[in-house]
Amino acid sequence: MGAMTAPRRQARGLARIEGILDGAASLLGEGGIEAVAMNAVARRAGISPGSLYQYFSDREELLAALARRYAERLAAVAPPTATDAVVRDGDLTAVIDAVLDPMLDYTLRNPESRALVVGGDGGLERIVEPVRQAVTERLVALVAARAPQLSGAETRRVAHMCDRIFSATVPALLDADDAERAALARELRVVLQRYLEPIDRGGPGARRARALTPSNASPSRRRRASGG
Amino acid sequence: MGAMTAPRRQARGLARIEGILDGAASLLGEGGIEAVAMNAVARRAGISPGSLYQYFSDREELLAALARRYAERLAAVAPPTATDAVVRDGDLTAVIDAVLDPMLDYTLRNPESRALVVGGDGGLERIVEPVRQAVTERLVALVAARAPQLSGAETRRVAHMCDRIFSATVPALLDADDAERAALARELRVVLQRYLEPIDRGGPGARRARALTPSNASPSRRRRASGG
DNA sequence: GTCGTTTACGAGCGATCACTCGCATTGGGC
DNA sequence: GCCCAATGCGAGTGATCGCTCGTAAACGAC
Repeated sequence: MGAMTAPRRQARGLARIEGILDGAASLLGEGGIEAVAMNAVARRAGISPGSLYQYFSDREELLAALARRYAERLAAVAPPTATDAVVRDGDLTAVIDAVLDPMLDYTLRNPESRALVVGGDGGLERIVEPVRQAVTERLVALVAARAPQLSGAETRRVAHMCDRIFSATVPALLDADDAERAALARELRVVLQRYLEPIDRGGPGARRARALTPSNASPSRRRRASGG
Repeated sequence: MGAMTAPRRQARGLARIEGILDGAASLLGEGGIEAVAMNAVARRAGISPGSLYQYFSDREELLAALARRYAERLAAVAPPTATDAVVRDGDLTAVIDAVLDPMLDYTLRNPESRALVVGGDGGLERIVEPVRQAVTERLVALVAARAPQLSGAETRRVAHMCDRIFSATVPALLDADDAERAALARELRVVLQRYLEPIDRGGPGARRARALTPSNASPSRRRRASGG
């Protein structure tokens, strides 16, 4: 690995990098990974194809940098960590909202989320790993804080499951119109709420059994007051 | 459109088609959609590249046929329909098992599931649609049978959610070793159970509150709303 | 048998795409 | 002002890949 010392970037170069990643991100959001062709990225960023390789040694590295930047920004907007007040003292609904709201907001504002969050097939899997890991690590810490009775493996499993559930709903959310999107987001909260409630705070009713008012539970609907 | 009448296939030709799809499926399972190159499929099937186009007009059609065959086989092994006894009379756990077991079995036996079930990005999305639709339609019927109190839109949403939760766990299941795989499958059941229990049979305790014994709740806590 | 259709071949065409190379320009440190 | 690294260009290269085409054998119906 003769990785020569990275060149000392000038301000201009750093700005270029951002521009390149911006172009790549928009292409990724518009046409999936296949649309992220090097020439297309260069054109979108307003530079020459050759200049791309001034900053990224190959396509893989560009995509990796794109995923890294996405993961960092996502982590930056999803504030609650295990030491936050909400996580320590809030009830489950509050914690779920505190985690989910910023993530949904960021995810839905960035069309490239479809490719970077769901990953799936197409060579994206390896690239998407940093994103998934960043999210999962945060969730592991959160689950550990709220459900300390779980073993390490169980904690990881629960966190992973939550991550998967979230990721799986992202494409549907991106495709839906505003009304359906809100309904889906609510449904996502219901899934997580019902899944986590029995293990939260060491078990059901450990503190106080909060009335769980599902959006679709009983025939006598209309009882829902708190939304997103 | 100028769709010329399909040629009258001889037995040999039909066998070839299966062989081609087998080759494509194995390639898809091994290296994702990028590995499903026409020349590679031909080599894997032991025929000439030109012969592929005797049966499929282009790559897209081959992939579509592959997805269609996968969806049909998946539907064939997942027996319970809305009219089945389990769905009519069984408790929720039994229904979940009856639906999930064959699907998991089929999915885990076929490595191409990773590409065909999760879909995601990479041009697979359009191709994967028949698979997703086939599964979702079945689930909609099932949810409608067990939760008739839901509106059409709610039913679809719940079914879609279940489908997504299932699909999202598939890659993790495929990657895991046997022990972790069993644990994940159990966790998947827990998620679905807790999600669906409040709406099953028209609501919680509508018939009789079934004891829910989660795999990861705190050891001494088995209490649940059994007083009904 | 005869004839038209189906099956089969495989070299090669055209297009795409990641990446290179030679060279010109700019900017910062001294 | 000098110098070297950083920045910038864009036509071109090699490889890959989907697909075609001319040809020929195998098959089925009569």
